[in-house]
Amino acid sequence: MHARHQWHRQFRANACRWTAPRESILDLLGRAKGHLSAKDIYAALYPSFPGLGLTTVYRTLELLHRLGIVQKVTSGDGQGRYELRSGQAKDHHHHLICTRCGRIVNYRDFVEEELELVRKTEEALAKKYDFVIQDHSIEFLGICGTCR
Amino acid sequence: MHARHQWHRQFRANACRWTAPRESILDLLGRAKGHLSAKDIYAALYPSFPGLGLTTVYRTLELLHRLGIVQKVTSGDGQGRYELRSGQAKDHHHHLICTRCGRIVNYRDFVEEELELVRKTEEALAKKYDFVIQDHSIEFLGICGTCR
DNA sequence: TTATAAATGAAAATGATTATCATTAACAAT
DNA sequence: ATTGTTAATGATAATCATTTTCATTTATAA
Repeated sequence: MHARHQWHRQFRANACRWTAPRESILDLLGRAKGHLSAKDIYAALYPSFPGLGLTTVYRTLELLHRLGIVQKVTSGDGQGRYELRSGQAKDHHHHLICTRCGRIVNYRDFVEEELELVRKTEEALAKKYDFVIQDHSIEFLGICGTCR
Repeated sequence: MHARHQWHRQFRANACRWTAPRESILDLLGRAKGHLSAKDIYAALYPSFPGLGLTTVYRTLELLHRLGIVQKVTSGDGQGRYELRSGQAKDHHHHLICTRCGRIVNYRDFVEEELELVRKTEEALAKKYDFVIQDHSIEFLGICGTCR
């Protein structure tokens, strides 16, 4: 599936240009199964795109995050990880994170049930604490089998 | 209320010593209303404890976290923040975080309702993904009134 | 009181991320 | 197709939180 046109359009609407680094980063995120860090992306793209700079990876990820195309996860070890956000409700999930190696597992168990609760909590909080709420995250932290 | 004896005992049980830096950091966390970063703590303690090193603050926080005395929150701006965990069920709460300034608000709305859901999710995940789950976090991310 | 291992603090090191700036390239208007 | 404007890039240096190192101090068990 190629959301490329969608992105291209969204970029134009925000006066952002469609460039080779951006395309290949989006392409990689689309192909990737899990969550990728900036360095993961840099390393994965290097063979086919040796000119790419790590700075550009960071900048692109920040742009994609700002445009809501990508979701950022920060718990775990000290580095941010990113995944494409599908927009499909069926793909809504939360995270199970290994605090030792940083591995992130997407889970979809009970998310249906969470939804209603999240919705009303979000509404109550926004009003009560004068926040514009942009996102929520539900995470379980622990140690994965490999790290034990 | 002085949980000092509790902590002292817990330290001894783990072959950790009861020292001046540790006592004053715990004391500060006990008095503090919100979440404190390592630098917050360092700065707050400096006047009465000029000898204290930032390194020790980090080390102490890590120890307290390892002993389960303190909870660590990492989203928001790039720095970790810590709060004493009370152990009282009534104090169970989640976080509303301003992604611009890092401010953390504790909320207790609907936590009761979350509890059951969290419990069964945790159990299912632990089994399904072979994780030893140590903690969970539910966060809402947004921009607070002051930052807008 | 003493021996020993843990804890400390100063300084340097690390690792992720961000700022700077000269150069390059996208693309709207011609 | 050409060009001018401006965003994007990449190399380098800077920043900022956190860790490591190591020589010195100190808590505490014996």
